[in-house]
Amino acid sequence: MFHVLENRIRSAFATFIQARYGAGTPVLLDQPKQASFGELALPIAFQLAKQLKKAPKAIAQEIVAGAGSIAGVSGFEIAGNGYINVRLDRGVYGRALLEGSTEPAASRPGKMIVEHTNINPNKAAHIGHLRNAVLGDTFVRLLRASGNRVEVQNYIDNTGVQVADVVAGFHFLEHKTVAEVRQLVSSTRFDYVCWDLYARVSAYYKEHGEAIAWRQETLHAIEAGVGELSELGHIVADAIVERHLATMRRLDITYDVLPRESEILHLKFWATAFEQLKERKAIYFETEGKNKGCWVMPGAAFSSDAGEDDSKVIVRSNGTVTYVGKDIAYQMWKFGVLGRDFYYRVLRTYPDGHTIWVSTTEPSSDSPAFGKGDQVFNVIDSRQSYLQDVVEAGLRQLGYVEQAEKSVHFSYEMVALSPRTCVELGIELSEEDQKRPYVEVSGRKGLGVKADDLIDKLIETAQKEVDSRHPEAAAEERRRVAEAIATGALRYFLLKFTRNTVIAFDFQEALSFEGDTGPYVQYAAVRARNILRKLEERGMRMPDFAAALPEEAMSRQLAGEDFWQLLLAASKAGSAIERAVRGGEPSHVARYAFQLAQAFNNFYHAYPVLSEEDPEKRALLLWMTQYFQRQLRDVLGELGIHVPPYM
RNA sequence: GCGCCCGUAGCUCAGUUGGAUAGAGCGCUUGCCUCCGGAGCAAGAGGUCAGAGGUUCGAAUCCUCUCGGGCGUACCA
Repeated sequence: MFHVLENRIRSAFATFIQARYGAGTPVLLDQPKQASFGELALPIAFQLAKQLKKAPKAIAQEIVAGAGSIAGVSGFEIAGNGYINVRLDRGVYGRALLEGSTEPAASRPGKMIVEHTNINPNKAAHIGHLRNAVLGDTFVRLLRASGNRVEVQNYIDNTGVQVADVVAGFHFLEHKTVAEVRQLVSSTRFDYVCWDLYARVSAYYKEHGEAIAWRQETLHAIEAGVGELSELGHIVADAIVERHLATMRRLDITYDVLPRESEILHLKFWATAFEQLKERKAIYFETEGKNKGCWVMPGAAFSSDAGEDDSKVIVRSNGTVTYVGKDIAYQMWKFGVLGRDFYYRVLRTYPDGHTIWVSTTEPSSDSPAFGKGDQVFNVIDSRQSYLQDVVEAGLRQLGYVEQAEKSVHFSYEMVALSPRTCVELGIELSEEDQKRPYVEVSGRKGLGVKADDLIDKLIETAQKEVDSRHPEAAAEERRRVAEAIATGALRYFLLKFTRNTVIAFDFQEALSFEGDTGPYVQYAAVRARNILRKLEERGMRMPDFAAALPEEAMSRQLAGEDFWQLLLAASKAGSAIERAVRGGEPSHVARYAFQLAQAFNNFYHAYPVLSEEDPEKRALLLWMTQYFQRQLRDVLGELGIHVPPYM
C-alpha cells in the first residue's frame, strides 16, 4: 500500500517540476529521521537548488504551493532549510488498508529466466550450494510477487570434469563395475558416498600425477557418449541429481526445467555455437605458446587491460570443449538466438502438481516451450565472475550486444566456515588458518558442511524445543512443526546477509532461534494467529470491520503515534519487495520481515487485544492483529518460509 | 603484478544508491509472567564509520592515496 502512495507522490511532483522548471530531476523519497517529521521526506529542493541557482527553501515553497493536493496526503511541511515533509491522511490510509484495495501486481511483459543451484552432480550439496539455491529461489518468488513471468532453470553439468573424477574413482581406483555402482545407488546414501570418493580421487591425483590421464580418458568417453565410463557417468550424475532435488525440496525449492550439458553436446548446441564463434572470429586457433593447439578467445574481448597471455581457452588441445564454451552455447539458447532447441521429458511431478522437465535428445509431442527469455539472471558465486565475463564477451563478440546487457551475473560471496565450527567438525587447522576470520570450504578436499546434515541438525534442535513445549500434540505434527522452524531458520539465516558479504558459517549462530532469526519472525505470526484463535475459543466473533471502523473512527484511533507507526510499518511490505527486486537484494525483504515481527511483538506486549473494553478500540486492535498476521504470513511466504500452526 | 570485493559497537551484520541526532541482533548489566504462550518485552553501557586528503549546502556512502583482509587471474567449474 505504502509504495502506491510513494509512486503517486513521486509522479505528481515530477509532473509539476517538469512543467514549472523543465527539469527531469528524479524525485527521491526518504524516510524522515524522526517519525514526528511526517511519513515521507523529499530532498528535491536541494537537488534543484544548484541547477536553478535559488535557495532550497524558496524552491520547496514553490513546489508545495504548486503541486496541488494529492489523494491520501493531508499536507506538506517545509523543514530545515528545504526538506519537504509529507503527512498522510491517517483515516483515509487506514480505510484503504482495511478495504484491501490491494493493487494487483500488474503483470509485466516479457519473460525472465533465473538459473540457480547448478551443483556439479558428483557429490552431496553443501552449505555454499544452499546459499545459491535459497538466494535464487527467493529472488524468483520476489520477481513473481511483483508481476513477472519467471522460468527457473537448474543447469546440470553432467559431462564435466567433476563427474569424470568420481567416475574415474569408481572405475580405476575402486574397480567397480556398472552393476556394482548401481547397487550402491540403491543401497547407500549415494551423494555422501561420492562426496568421500571425490575427495579420495583428488588426493590420489595429487600423489600420483600420472593418474590425471584417467580424467582425460573418462572425459572423452563421456563426451563421446559410448562405453562403460560413459554409462557410469550417467548413472552417477542422474542419481546425484535426484539427491540434490530431494535436498532442495526440503527447503521448498523447485525448478521448471533442468537443461543438461549432455544435450548441449549431443544436440549440437556446442557445434553450432562453435561455428558462429569461428565465423565471427571471436575465437582463433593458437599455433604457439602455452595454449598451442587450442581454440582461444583473446583477452581483449573480456578485459580492458588484458595482456598477450590473458586469452581464455575455449576448446582444449585434445578437442574437448571447456565449461565456458558450453556456457556460451547455453546462454545463446536462453535468449533464443542459437537456432537450436532441446527436447524435454518429465523428470518428476510432485503431489502439488508441479512438474520438473529435463532436457533429452528424443523428440516428444507434448512438452512445453522453454528458453527464449527477455532477461536472464545467472545465480553464480562471485569467484566465477571472471568466467562470467568471458561468457558475456562471447555473446557480445557474436553480435548479441543487447542480450549480453540483459544477462545478469547475480553474484554472491562464498559461505566459509568459522574457525570454531571447523574445530567442532574435527577439521585440523594450521596456525595460520586459526587466525583467519573464516576458512574456505572445499569439495575437492571433502571439507565442508553437507546440506542434509545441517538441515537434520536444525530439525533435531527445533524438535527438542517443540517436544518440550507441546508434549500433548501428535508426534507426526510436532515433526512437521519442527521442520517448518528448521527450514525457516535456515532460509532466513542465508538471506539476512547482503549478497556480497562472506558468510562465516557458524553452527552456534545458525542454530539460534532467538533475535534476528527466522523463528523469531515465525513466532510473531503464530502469536497473532493465537489471538484470533483464542477469540473463537472464547465464543466471540470477529467484528464487521468495515462497519465498526468507518473513516472517522479510523482517524480517531490512529491519531496517536503508537498505532499509526505500527500500522504504517506493517503496510510497507510492497516497498520492501520493490526495493529488493530493483536492487537485486533479497536481504532487504528478510530485514523488513524482522522489523515487522519486532513491531508486532511490541504491539502484542503493549495492548492486550481481547480484554479491551472500548468497542471501537477493540475493533481496531483486532483488525490490526489480523492485518499483521496476514502481512507476516505473506512476507515470510515471499522468503519461502512457512508459518507453523504453533511453536 | 593485475582485476574484483571488503574494513561500521566486544562479536556478527544493516545502513533504502549523497540527506536530518550512524542502527539491529548476540554478548554484558538491570527490570518485566494472577494477563492473547517469555523462541517474548523494556531500559542501560558500548562508535575517531581502518587512516589521510579531496569533491559540496551535506560524505559511512563518491574520487585519490596509504594500511589491513578476502577472492580471482587453469587446457577445474
